[in-house]
Amino acid sequence: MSPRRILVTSALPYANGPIHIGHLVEYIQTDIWVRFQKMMGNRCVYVCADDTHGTAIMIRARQEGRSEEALIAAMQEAHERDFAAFDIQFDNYGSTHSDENRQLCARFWQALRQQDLIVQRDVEQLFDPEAETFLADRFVRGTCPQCQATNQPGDNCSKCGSTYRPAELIDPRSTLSGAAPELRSAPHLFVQLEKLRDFLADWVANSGALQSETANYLAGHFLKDELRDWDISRPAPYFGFEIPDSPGNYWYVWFDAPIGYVASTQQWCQRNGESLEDWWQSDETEIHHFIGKDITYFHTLFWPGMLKAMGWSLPTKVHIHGFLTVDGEKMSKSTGTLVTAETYLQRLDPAYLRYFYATKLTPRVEDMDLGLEEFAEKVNSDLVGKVVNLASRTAKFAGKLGLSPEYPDDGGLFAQAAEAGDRIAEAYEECDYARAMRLIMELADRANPYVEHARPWELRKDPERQQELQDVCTVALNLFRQLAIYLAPVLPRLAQQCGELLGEPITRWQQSRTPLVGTPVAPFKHMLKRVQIEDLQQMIEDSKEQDTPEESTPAFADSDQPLKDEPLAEEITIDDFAKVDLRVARVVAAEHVPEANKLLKLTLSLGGEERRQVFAGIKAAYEPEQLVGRMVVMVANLKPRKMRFGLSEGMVAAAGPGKSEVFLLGIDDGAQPGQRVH
RNA sequence: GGGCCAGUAGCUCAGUUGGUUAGAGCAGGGCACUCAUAAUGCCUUGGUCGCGGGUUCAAGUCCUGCCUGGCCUACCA
Repeated sequence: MSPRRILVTSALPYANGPIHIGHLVEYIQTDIWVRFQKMMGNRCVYVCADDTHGTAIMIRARQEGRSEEALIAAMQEAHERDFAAFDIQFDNYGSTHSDENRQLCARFWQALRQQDLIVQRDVEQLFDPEAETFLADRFVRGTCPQCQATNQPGDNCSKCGSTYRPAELIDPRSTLSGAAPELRSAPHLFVQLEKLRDFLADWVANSGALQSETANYLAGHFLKDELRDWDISRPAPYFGFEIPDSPGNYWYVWFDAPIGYVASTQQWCQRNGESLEDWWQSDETEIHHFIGKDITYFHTLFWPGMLKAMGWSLPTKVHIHGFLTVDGEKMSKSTGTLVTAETYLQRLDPAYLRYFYATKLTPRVEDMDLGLEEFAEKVNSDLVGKVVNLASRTAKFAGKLGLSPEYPDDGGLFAQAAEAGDRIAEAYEECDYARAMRLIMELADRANPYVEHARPWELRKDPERQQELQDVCTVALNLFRQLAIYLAPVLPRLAQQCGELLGEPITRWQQSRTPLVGTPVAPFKHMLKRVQIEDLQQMIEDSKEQDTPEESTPAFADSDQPLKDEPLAEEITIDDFAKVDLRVARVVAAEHVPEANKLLKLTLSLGGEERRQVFAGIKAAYEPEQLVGRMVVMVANLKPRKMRFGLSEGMVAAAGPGKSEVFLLGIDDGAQPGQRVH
């Protein structure tokens, strides 16, 4: 069979944050598949890129006081570093902010124009006059027009569940500046997807590119009704590519992101003297996308539509996976389960995660749970106890002797395992890594009893039986090598170590068919440490601390100094306390007071139109910019006091001795401006 | 509300086109071994296969109703 030509992609990580263990499900899943294909002798190219455009990047760059280019460059470096650390091996890792991508976007655009798929329409959208930008739904909050709940997001109400457009919100506020947004109209460009309905419906149902559940889902949700036009442009300012024939408008980030797959391929082609046509316009090439279920419709409707308009190859298969949970819960910062790649690597070996994910991954769109105990058990029993143990219990006996010149009788173990290679390969091919791992562990379960019964530790004491000893080690080490070959897509480092131990690198699946004989055996080196459950727990703790970097109180050995400095006040009744009306407030504006040494002028919102101007003595501890948008607790019924700089209509609650050591009271997520503190 | 998927030993799961006393790994118990990263081997305790009907000579496996959980999505595919 001639080698297949396969192009593989993973979804492009957004340049707005670091890689975490949830992202890694996909990159590990894809990398395993790619490594497997390469071992099978297929031509397989794995491309990816950073997804760099959009409002979120623009805003963040602005907040951090640097250019978008500087932000995405730093993020890309971090992403690539994390991927490399997890042995995720791209053939090319590009960026959507590249010349190649800009040019390809123009080509796709031209094709869509030529097919008469683009139409222009005015869209009314909220505009932040202070930040001078149009606001995506999630950057607007206000009062729900249905139930009057305050501080609701721009698209739907979390209280009553009703949906609306951001412009319908009562008293909308920009979360960027706190300013009241204005409704502005601007022309937008749309792709008329409905014109491609026949093609899409057929592709979804009959191409074989989609799992059946996904095909059903699309048929039921999107293809049931008329396909809505896809708003594909954004007016300036926007970080992205300006549309050549529509000055002042930019391609929406989801237009140029999938084209980034092509741009990344092109970079690879240029470097390797290949032609892009061979990879994107050839029936000889398979195209496999690996994505998460959250971006299903971009890859199963819009993207095939775009490719169709270009007349290019359609995806051979879109592999969709579910989300990651940790100990049965959604990942979250507060519980420390949102673990970044970096935090993981401080304590744990990437091989653990690769193997654990492999034992859990199936071709279905199912969520996957990472149970901490299960994680440790699987890694320790399977990899250390069964697989690596085979080598570590025999390699040093074989060190002096090397492997036997001919492969000895092993009761058929090697032949059986060689035969199992086909079934294991099939499981990898189908992305059923869970099955592949089970099959491999079955082999490992047969190998250890062999060693047990052969008793090499007794043989080595008898000079007459050195030949037998060598034979036993030859069998054990060859069985180990077979396992290392089968696990190589998942555990490339183990494969490499095995290659070093036995003097022949592992590169091809076929190597599992023939035992190694007559070669020297290198001194055994530790291959994989056991996982300590404490390391996992510590990793979770580390992830929590990232959330509140100031708080590092491992033993809670707090000083008694603050109480000495300011002893407790005399007892009061609850009625006394009730006189103080503490309220949650949002800082909607903050500015320096030029004449004042210690004061900042804050504008606090109590929800609705209620605003208070408060002067707070926190200048040395806080910059005005970092306060805007955050929640504070204020004394709302304090008698207003006239100050030199104006009227102060309350007090912001804060702790600390003063100067730069002032700490504002915050409040947990969910609280709303105007709520009283009881 | 609708759709999809799942519900098999304490835990994670296998169970092929329905066919003899339902399996594995881990965990638990006992014994053995000491080469190995408190690793390994042997033996062993655990299951009314979510519940109730039905089809069949025969159902964990097919049909149906219900219950529970997860995901998706909303006023009905």
